[in-house]
Amino acid sequence: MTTTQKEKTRDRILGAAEQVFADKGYHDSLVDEIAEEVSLSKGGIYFHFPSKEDLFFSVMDRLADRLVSKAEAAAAQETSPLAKAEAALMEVLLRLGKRRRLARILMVQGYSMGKAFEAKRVEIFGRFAEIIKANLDDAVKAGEIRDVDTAIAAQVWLGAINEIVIRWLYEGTPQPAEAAESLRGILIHGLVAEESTR
Amino acid sequence: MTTTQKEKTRDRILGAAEQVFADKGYHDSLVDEIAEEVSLSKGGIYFHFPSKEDLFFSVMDRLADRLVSKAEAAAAQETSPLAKAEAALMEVLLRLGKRRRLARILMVQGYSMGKAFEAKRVEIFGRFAEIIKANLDDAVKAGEIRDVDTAIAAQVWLGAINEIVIRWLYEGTPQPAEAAESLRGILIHGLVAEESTR
DNA sequence: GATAATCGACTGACCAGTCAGTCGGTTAGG
DNA sequence: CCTAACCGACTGACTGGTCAGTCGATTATC
Repeated sequence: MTTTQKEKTRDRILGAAEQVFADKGYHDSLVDEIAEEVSLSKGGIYFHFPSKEDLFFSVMDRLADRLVSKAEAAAAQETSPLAKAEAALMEVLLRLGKRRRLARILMVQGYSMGKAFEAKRVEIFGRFAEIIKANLDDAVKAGEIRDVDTAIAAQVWLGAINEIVIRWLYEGTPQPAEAAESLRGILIHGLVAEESTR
Repeated sequence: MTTTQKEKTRDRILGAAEQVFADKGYHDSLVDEIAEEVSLSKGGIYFHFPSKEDLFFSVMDRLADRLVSKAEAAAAQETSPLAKAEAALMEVLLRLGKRRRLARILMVQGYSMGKAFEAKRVEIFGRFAEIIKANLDDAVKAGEIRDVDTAIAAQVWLGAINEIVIRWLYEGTPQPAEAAESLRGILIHGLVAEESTR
């Protein structure tokens, strides 16, 4: 309804760009290829986006937004703070594991594009970390988990997800959903044997 | 002694390349810049290395080798398997935290160079993961830690280190050495409150 | 004097971004 | 209604700059 033709085209471009960037990475993707994919000319792309870099960032934003809302939806199903955090963790692993493109763009591609990308990476991962931290803080308040440095714990979670997804992308195994159970156990319960002190 | 002049030059090139790559990333580093840094011409570089890509990989290999031997040395100081693993973890965090260049090249730069880099990334991180896993396996055998999936646990460790180092590189905080204590606690003991069951 | 190492001008491919021009609509004036 | 003026989306040929890699000439080294 309120989606004008222009917005539709913009969206089609974003979709095509997502596909091409996921396939070949930022540097190896040509604006001409993306144009071909949408059946537009290069000029047409530049009518909608000021630069290739801007287009790439728009793709990232779009993916991050979607992932966050899915995770939030999963968390909303639970009541206890720790259960919310766990649900979101599992949801993210599941979705990243299902959608290679999403995973490639968000976790891998675009690195080393220089300062501009670094800022974007920090922004998006920072946003994820914030969300995790907020949930862990709740769990601490509720006494469900120890009073650890939740900022670092959030980074551990993020880093673990990132690593498992990247390994899966490159080697094809283990599938994130399969690793999820072990991952949860390790993150929540740690490694020490039960009877261990200290 | 057995180091010929040729090997010395090769090494100087690697050192200069390390610096330039760490500074600007793969794509933004020019072979001419590296040449300037070593006071050689571009042709001189190409006498020692077949391509820019090969040069970059050689830099990565060199850094990874050094990091591994430092970690092994730290582990050798300890006797119990878990203590060895912990010592290596701390050593790696410490060294990465001290040497930005090392951290930038090993953890960040070079991404999105396409398939060739991806293979290298897998190779190097896989090598790290193997080492961690072997130590955790020992710790399991010794009964020091639970019988978890050590391959995934190794990835969690790696991912956590990676994330903390990247964040530090981009935001300057927290310094890895400062985060190390919290990180160790979270990885070893998990998050659940002590009295929690299962 | 032969071989190894190094120089540096040059080439050729590459590609992001530009812009004058096209064309199918849409509005305005008569 | 009709048509002239305008608009905004899109085209595609073109440019300007960039750089990895080459190669014949030149200078150590043995």
